[in-house]
Formats: sequence, structure tokens, C-alpha cells
Amino acid sequence: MRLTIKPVLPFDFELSASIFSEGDKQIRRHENGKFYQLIRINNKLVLISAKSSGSRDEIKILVDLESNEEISNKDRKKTREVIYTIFNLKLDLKTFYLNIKNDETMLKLTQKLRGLKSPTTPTVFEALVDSIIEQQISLKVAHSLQRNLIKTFGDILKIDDKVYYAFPTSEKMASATIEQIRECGLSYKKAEYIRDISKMITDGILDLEKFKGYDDIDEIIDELRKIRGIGVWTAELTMLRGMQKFDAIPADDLGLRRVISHYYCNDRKISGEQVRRIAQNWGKWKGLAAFYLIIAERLKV
DNA sequence: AGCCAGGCTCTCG
DNA sequence: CGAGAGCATGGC
Repeated sequence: MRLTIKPVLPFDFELSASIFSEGDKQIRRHENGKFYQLIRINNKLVLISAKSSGSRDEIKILVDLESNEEISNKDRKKTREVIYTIFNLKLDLKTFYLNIKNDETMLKLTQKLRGLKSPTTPTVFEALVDSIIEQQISLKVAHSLQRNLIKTFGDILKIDDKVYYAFPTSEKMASATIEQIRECGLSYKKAEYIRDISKMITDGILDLEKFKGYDDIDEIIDELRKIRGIGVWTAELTMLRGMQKFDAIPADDLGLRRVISHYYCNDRKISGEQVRRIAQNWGKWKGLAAFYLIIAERLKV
């Protein structure tokens, strides 16, 4: 089964998906021009694989769907929405590019990375769990812990003798014991944060998806911060990764401070406050601008 | 070897 | 209250 999706242009699929070229083959990966990931659609496991076709100004995303279950029209519609979300296909980059053109450094980077869209997780839950795991420790360590968590608690789909893992549901994490989560390498506290947040979701006390509808990001930060384990940094990162809130910027982030100091302050160490000051140049697009800086440094452009 | 790594909570004084 | 210890594991 195949879907054809038209993204809002400009959009560079290869560049945007290349972020996932180092990913775990059983979880999420971009290789040989193709991106694939096992996702949950209306509680069915569906393996999606996406590639682009067509010319630069008439680009289409072709998405193949595979599952052990029957895929209904409703499922197809939902899958289409999730693909839009994952690649932010509806995001209009032209507005962003127009907004930063008084910042010469950023203007240069956006010209080199034209068509790059930041990815979004299929659920806010996934963005939040990933962000909690990334607190304090190095990204290398965090990625290995995230893999452990997915392979321990994620559901499996076998296709052509290959095994794929989906991100664990909140139900699964709510019923896990702290010890089981700790065995993935997480600290006692992080295991508790994740288990407790998952319980709040399954108990109906917490609805993470509703925050996508909030216009005021400070309101989201205030509400998320009431939850144990979530500080400003975690809230900001979750908004950027999971809610398509491109004006959110994790200003205190160590890596971001390093990158901004590299492009704007001759590599001299800067504080989170200084990041916020520099980020004011980017208006409502602070988070997306930060994403461009991080990718620019990674690709050495 | 030991210290640090895209934070946050809890415990002291 | 504000400062400071403690956390997990991989890499340097």
C-alpha cells in the first residue's frame, strides 16, 4: 500500500532525513534514500518507509505501508497525518527565512541548508521521555539508554525475517516496575519520572497532546514544570521536538550554548541568558534557528 | 583512573 | 530560602 504526499516547499527530503542516517536499523533509519520507522496507527503497528521523487519544485513523498493487520481508510488517513508530523511537511520555511534575514550568520546557514525541516516525534510522550533520558548525561550515553528502553518495552513487528521496534506506549511504561526500567541503564530517579508520568497519562490526569493546541509556550512550561522530573530545559526541548513549537528554545542547553558561541561569540563560553538575548533576533523562530545551528555544526557547513 | 556529560530533585544548614 | 550532593553509563 502506498501514499503520495505533497510537502509545503521548499523541502529537501534527503537533507532532512539525513539526521537519521546513524539510527538503529531496528528502530528508525535513513539509508539509500529511504527512511523507515515502525509507528503505531490507531493501535496497529505499521512499518512506514518513505522516499522522495520528482523535481525540486514538484517534490512528492512516496510512503509504503506494511502491517500484519488490515489497513483501513481511516488508518491511511491517520498515517498521512503522522507523516506530515514526522517531517513537518506543512511547515512553511519561507516565513522563517524571511524573518531571520537581518541576521547575516543565520541567513548564510539557511541558504546552505535550504529545505531543511526539523523532525517531530509521532507523539509528545516520545519527545518527553527522550528528553528526560537526555538530562545531564552525554548524548552518546543517552542514545544507548533510549535504545535499551525501546528494545525492552517497545512492541515488535516482523517483516521478511527482520524485526522492527516501535516506541513504547505510556500503558506499557505505566505497568513497568522501577527495577525493570532501571535495567535499561536509567537512574532510579529517571525511571520513576518516566513511570509516574506514564501512569498520569493512563489515569487520564495528564494529556500531553493537548499542549499542541496552546498558543502561549510559557503556559506549557508552567504546566509541565509542575510534574516531577520536568524542568525548564526538558519542557522547552519537548515542545521543540514533540509539539512543533518552533519559538521554544532550550537556551540553557549545553550543546546549544557551545554551538551559538561558535557561530556568534568566537567560541568563548556563554550563559543561557546570553543565548536568550541572541535568540531574540530570530523572533518566533528561535527553536528552528537553533536546530539549523546544530545541524550546521554537525555537517560542518 | 577519574572526571565529565544537552538537569533535576532532595537534603541540609 | 540557597547551596551542594547525588545520580547512571560511555568516552576521553
